[in-house]
Amino acid sequence: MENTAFDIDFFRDLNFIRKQCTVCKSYFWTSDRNKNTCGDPACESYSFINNSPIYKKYTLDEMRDEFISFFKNDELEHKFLEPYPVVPRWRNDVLLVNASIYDFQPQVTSGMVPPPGNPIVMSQPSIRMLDLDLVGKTGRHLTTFEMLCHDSFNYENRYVYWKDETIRYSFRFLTEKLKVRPELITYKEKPWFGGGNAGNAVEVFVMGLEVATLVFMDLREDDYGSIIIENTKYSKMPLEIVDTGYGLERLTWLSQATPTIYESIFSDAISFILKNSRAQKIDDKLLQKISEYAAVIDPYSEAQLMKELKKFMDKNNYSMGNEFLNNLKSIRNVYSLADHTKTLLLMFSDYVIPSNVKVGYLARTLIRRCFKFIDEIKFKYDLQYLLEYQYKNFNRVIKNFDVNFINNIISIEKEKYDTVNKNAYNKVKKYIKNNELKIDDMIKLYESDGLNEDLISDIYNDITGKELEIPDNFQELLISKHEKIIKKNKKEINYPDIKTRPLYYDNTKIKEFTAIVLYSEDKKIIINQTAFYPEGGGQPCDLGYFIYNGKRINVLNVQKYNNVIIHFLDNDIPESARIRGFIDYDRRYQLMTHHSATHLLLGVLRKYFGEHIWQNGVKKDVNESRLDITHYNKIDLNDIKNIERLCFEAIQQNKKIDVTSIKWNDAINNYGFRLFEGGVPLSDRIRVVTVEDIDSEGCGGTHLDSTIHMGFIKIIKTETLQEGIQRITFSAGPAAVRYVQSLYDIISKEEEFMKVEEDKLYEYSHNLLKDNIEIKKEFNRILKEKIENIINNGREYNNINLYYVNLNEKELNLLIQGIYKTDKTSLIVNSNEILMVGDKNILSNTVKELNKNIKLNEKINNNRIYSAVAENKISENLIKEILVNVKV
RNA sequence: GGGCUCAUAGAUCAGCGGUAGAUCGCUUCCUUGGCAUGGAAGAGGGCAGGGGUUCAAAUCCCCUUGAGUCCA
Repeated sequence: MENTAFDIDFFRDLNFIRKQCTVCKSYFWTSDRNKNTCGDPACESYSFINNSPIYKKYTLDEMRDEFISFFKNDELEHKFLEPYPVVPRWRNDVLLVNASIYDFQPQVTSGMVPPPGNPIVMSQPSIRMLDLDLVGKTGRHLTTFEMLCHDSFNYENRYVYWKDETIRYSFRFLTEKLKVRPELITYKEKPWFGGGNAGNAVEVFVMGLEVATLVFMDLREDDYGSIIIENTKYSKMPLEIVDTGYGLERLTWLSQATPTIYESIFSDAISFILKNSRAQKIDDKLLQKISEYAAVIDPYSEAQLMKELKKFMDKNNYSMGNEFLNNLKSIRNVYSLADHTKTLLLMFSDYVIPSNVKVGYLARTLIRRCFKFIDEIKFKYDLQYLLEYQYKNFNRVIKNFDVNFINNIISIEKEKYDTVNKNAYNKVKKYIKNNELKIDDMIKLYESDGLNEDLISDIYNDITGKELEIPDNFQELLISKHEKIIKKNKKEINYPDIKTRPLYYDNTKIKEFTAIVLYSEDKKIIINQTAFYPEGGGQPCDLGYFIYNGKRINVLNVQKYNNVIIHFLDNDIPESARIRGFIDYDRRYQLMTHHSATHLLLGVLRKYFGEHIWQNGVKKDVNESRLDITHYNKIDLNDIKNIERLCFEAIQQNKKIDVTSIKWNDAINNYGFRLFEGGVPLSDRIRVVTVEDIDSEGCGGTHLDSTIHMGFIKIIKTETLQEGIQRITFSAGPAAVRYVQSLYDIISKEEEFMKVEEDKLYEYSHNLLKDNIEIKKEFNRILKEKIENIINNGREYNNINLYYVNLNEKELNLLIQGIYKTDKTSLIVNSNEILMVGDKNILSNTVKELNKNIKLNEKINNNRIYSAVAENKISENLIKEILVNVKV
């Protein structure tokens, strides 16, 4: 046996042999002695279409049940888990769940939190947007798929199962349950790495179709590691994880053996859309060829696919005319619609709000594509209706269908989409010069105005009657414009790992305490216990002071680095000193009030607007606090009043605020992923703060005992932070009183100054401004009249108009502007200032002549205007004399 | 998180240093038995807000606010 990671009993028992692929040179395992290729479609293409290796046709639901029941059964005893949401609220490094292992990163994979079962089986809906524009074209690409998995987590003291069992189970599932003949199954060796981990893996192929990847993760990135893969150093990790991923849709396709994957999983939606639109199917034989060719062409190239297809069509008496091309385009649209709507349903199930950033942008991209497809195939119904139709097909996977939310979102998006298209014509026209549209301008239209290439080219054709040449590398040009992000290296601060006992949790009312200094360096100390709350969860740290040796030493800042709490001081305290600490309790009380008020407000907002309200960010401070929430509309004055009233009612009801510490998995089971709204702690227990009947959240902050102590909540300001995110600035308790008082001060001053009652203030100032505008207008009108009068009465000397005037700055400018219109060289004498406008030659000659007679201090001398100041007033007669002598 | 656009009459936009413009819509009148149409006249402007540069800023520069859009 050669050096291989897969020298396992299973392969020996079943007479599998290791061979090298004649095409790609990689190693694979097979029981078919005659097999020479690795199973990858790039090396051998599909052979299952119209020729299923599975004994019966499965639907998605049936295949999922078959898989789960196989692993759940008494013999294999995997714990079944419900799928996680597609929006991973338990982590903030990724936008969407991409694979089932995402559910367990990083808490479980790091070994900190035990898995919710071991081994486990589940089906995790996953969204991959990377190959979005291949959906519908290749016959196999999807934006959503369900990843079936059976995973095990092997600890140093607890072995569950590893390579042999995993491969054996996969083989047994395929052969016992789906009755696939053993010689059709190929295991291809392929090392796997990603997300900071790595390990050996095999891809499982059946007749050219990859149906699963079995990953044996036992390495983690480590700068000091000795194992090197692709220039990255790894070391063994204590936890060994079996991470499998079977494509539910792939397996279903394999069983139905339809020309494309879409017919096996979206057959109902496809026929519904076809029936109610102008889209046309194309011949099954051709669809099959497209899937087979596309499987081999890697990376995908439309040109190459069409070349191969043309060859086939020519040979078999098909005509690749316009009708065929149109039908091909329309059926691709139908497939994409079926696919995109399912993905959207999953996103909406988790209340993703379309926007211009992050996951919202992905949703918007899908929605806009859907609108475009619907237009192109003239689908009779709208997107909302199609979503509802699809929901009926997938209600076992889509947990939540909030009609109200979806209708609101889609109609807002439709409006925006229509506006973009409506304005597109003018935007494109603007950039067309001499019937040409430059590439740079096309890129600008795409990036700044959101117009896609097709739309630009259609409009170009409309305006110029010519075809627009879009370079093949247009998409590349777009990408190349973006710079690569440079990773910032965070400064690692190393403090000794000394745990400080937090006193602020045991008793939120503690104001003073004694402690021993365990570590001291450069005005920074670590102590054995503290009542100072370190900054965290959007709550600023406590301030106050220590008494050491009778001296007062102020606390400037308190920070937490992992488990270490550092106090920053304005003076040194030596190690092993006994000190007494005092916290600024007024400040702390206000912060606690704002922290509890934030939880209350969030709960009320959710009740008022709907379940799509999630916390997006938060910052508490002494005078005011702010809460950012996910919401698709602006919050108006009426909303503000209602929200304040609802908050006030809840405050008056004296709701208890409780804090409990719960194990990670229990917490998720009891409260769901809402817990992580305020951030995700990397620990095995979660501190849950509950405002009775209103809100439960994982939170490390300090809180009031009851809502009644908040007094009241006053919203100060609402604004759109970014699309889909609204910021609410508010205050509560003493700060709210101060805020209302400051408003009262402003109004009182206004009242006194304006000499009107407060209820007349608006009307009064409104009228004042209106009058002011009227007066300004009237003033300008009179001024213009005056200037016009002057211009009409100018006297001409030697072809130069002379205006001998006495005007202020504004009038003078109006006069100059008036003169420009007369197009006549003119000289203005305004007291001791001379201004000239007009013909350049006459101007310079006049200046020469002027300088001979008057001592002038030149101010401006440019192409348009000359200006100078004399020491004394210039007499009209002198000027007349000078002008007569000017050479013109 | 980063980049790029945009903000002028009720709507769509032009103007891009030198008195604020067009088209549609609106009001009134004429044409008609009435409407559509056609003709004439008219009303409607804090050029998003705040700084700066300039003799002069809707126009150039900076900041703020609001909107759109692309990418991660």
